[in-house]
Amino acid sequence: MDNKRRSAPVSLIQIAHEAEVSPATVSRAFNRPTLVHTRTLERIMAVAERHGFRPNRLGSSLRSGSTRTLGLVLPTLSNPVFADCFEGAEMRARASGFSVMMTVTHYDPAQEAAAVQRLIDHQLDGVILTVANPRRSPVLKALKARGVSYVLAYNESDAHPCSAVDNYAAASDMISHLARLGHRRIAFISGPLSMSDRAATRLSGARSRARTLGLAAVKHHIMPSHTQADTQVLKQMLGNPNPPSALFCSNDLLATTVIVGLRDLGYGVPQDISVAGFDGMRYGAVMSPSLTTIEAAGYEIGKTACHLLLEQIEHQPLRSQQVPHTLITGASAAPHGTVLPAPLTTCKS
Amino acid sequence: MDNKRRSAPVSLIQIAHEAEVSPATVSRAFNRPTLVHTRTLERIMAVAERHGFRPNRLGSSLRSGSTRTLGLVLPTLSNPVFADCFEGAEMRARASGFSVMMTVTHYDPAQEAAAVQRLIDHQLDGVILTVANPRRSPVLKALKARGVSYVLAYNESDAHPCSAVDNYAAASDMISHLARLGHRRIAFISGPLSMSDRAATRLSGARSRARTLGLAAVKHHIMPSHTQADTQVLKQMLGNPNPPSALFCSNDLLATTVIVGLRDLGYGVPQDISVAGFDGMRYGAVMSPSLTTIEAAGYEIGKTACHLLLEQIEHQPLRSQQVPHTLITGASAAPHGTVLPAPLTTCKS
DNA sequence: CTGAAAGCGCTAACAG
DNA sequence: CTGTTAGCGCTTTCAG
Repeated sequence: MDNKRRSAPVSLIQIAHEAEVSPATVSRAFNRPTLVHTRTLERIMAVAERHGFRPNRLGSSLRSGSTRTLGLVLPTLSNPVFADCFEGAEMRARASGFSVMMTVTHYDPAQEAAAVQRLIDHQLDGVILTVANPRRSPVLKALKARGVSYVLAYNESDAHPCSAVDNYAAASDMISHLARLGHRRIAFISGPLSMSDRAATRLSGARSRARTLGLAAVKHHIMPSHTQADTQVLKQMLGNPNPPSALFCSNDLLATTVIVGLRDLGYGVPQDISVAGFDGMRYGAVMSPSLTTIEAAGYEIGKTACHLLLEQIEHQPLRSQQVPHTLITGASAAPHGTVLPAPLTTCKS
Repeated sequence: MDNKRRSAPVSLIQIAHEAEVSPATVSRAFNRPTLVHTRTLERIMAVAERHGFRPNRLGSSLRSGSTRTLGLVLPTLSNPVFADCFEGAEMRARASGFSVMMTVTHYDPAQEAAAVQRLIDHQLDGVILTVANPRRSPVLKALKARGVSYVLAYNESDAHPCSAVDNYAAASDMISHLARLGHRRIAFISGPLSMSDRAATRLSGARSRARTLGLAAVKHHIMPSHTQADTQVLKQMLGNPNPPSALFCSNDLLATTVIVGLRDLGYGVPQDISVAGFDGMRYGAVMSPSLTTIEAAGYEIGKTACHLLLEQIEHQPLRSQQVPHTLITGASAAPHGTVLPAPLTTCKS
């Protein structure tokens, strides 16, 4: 019995009137139906249904002080790991009756600030966010000042609740893997570290492990963007006296474009140079060569972050949770068998 | 001068008090500052800043009847074209001061209905959605009954405002391309058509063009999911007397998994069998073989849909807008040179 | 240019 | 189990 006609919006008061009860009782009927006598409940629901009535959440939010809506602030959805993160978080939120307001920042702290301000204005009950760097982030201060619950996703921090992988350990694992393949000269590639503390931590982990294993010091090459390789930077890197035999990229999206860039320059991957990524985005497996990477399940990170946030909202103690990572052995990183990398024709014509 | 201390939330009334003006004037100061004397404005803003005051949107939304928030309902963000669509829509929304509440349905009409109900309850000003099928969709009826503005994204319809590509024409273009490569036996692969009218339209376009060109009738093979190929279905298809030499998949994600599935079965792409997709997701270009597909820019679709929706909200007349498509010639579809497809060793060991 | 008053739709005390 | 009362924070007439 859905009424098709564009009916004027009905209010709870009118339902109360028509069902011959007080507004409070109608409110109870919808929020804590067990407190209402069955016969009364049926009467109210019948009237409500007839009018297609549903409580206006603005009214209830204003009065109760809770919107039952969470905010999600991520760098970009172009990176599929963040898209997965959304799905994990939204699924968890929905399971508890929460909705999600979402926005992207393109790794820009100014946009982070604007985004969080917008979410605060909407009186959201909590926020999940990935920031460029949680240390003295004005954004987190603002959230705290307002008393809005929040959980970091992807960022690691001991000062704030967060859900992330152990970036340091994961990067170390990758270096060990590359070393096992015989690589002794490994370079790290990322965007500007000021835009991503994850990249910075991964670099530290890589350097430390390289030192431990007695490899050459890991050089850091910086691309203008975190998601797109710059051919000039690659060219210059490979023109150096002792070029690396393996490249460890701070994320899979970047690794993918690095591989394309290398091919354009005439280097075959992995025969001339090995490439590894970080994130475990699903396309890595279907690429050719398949990507050697660290799997850090975005869905899990999002789901966990949301779970931690909901705990906070229910006034349970703040806590963080680490999400496990796995090394994915693909074909983009091969044993350092042959000679030094040099421009050659690539395999595919 | 941000105040770090967890200050009790300040209301407009308190600001009014402290600035020695009426609440109405503070409201004007924030909403139509030109109506307020400069000196008064300064005084108000000074007080507001000192307290870190920002108007509570719940109050204003309740009173004004507008939340300045849009809903976005998409099948899944795993498909990068939908992720792009979000970015396009959110960018456009933000440019007009709107926020976006987002949810995914996994192609399930029941979830579509629940999602839209949730958004209606939140009193959103409008909704952008992709539904399984807009014809007699109860979801669109509900929106209309409530007087909530909406625009379809990806779905084509003459009964509803929408932003989409011309799926029929685009699919026809792909068939022409495959025919030009010498293929005369082409199969169409998709998930259940009841979950996606786009797939249905693409199939019609493909069949029609095949007929026009005198090719063999296009057979339709149905996978359980729109995003994941089933090896059994592929095996059975290729076991038939006259197997196809080219497969046209209803989307790129599916095409990708079809290629993987074919490889697992021992068929090389494109040497044994050609594969084409639809969507133009960015990973298609970096895959190997690169994907032959129809580019239908998700970002544009999202941006346009949002633009149309905002027009509606400003009471301009409803309208739809088609987004152009382009054929991307990749390496996954090759000339139908050699013999019939048969299990062989693939190129890569 | 500014103020007073009313109320958007709902829920939380508190009574009964 | 149900009703009464008050008001969440804001905007919007309508007067001045």
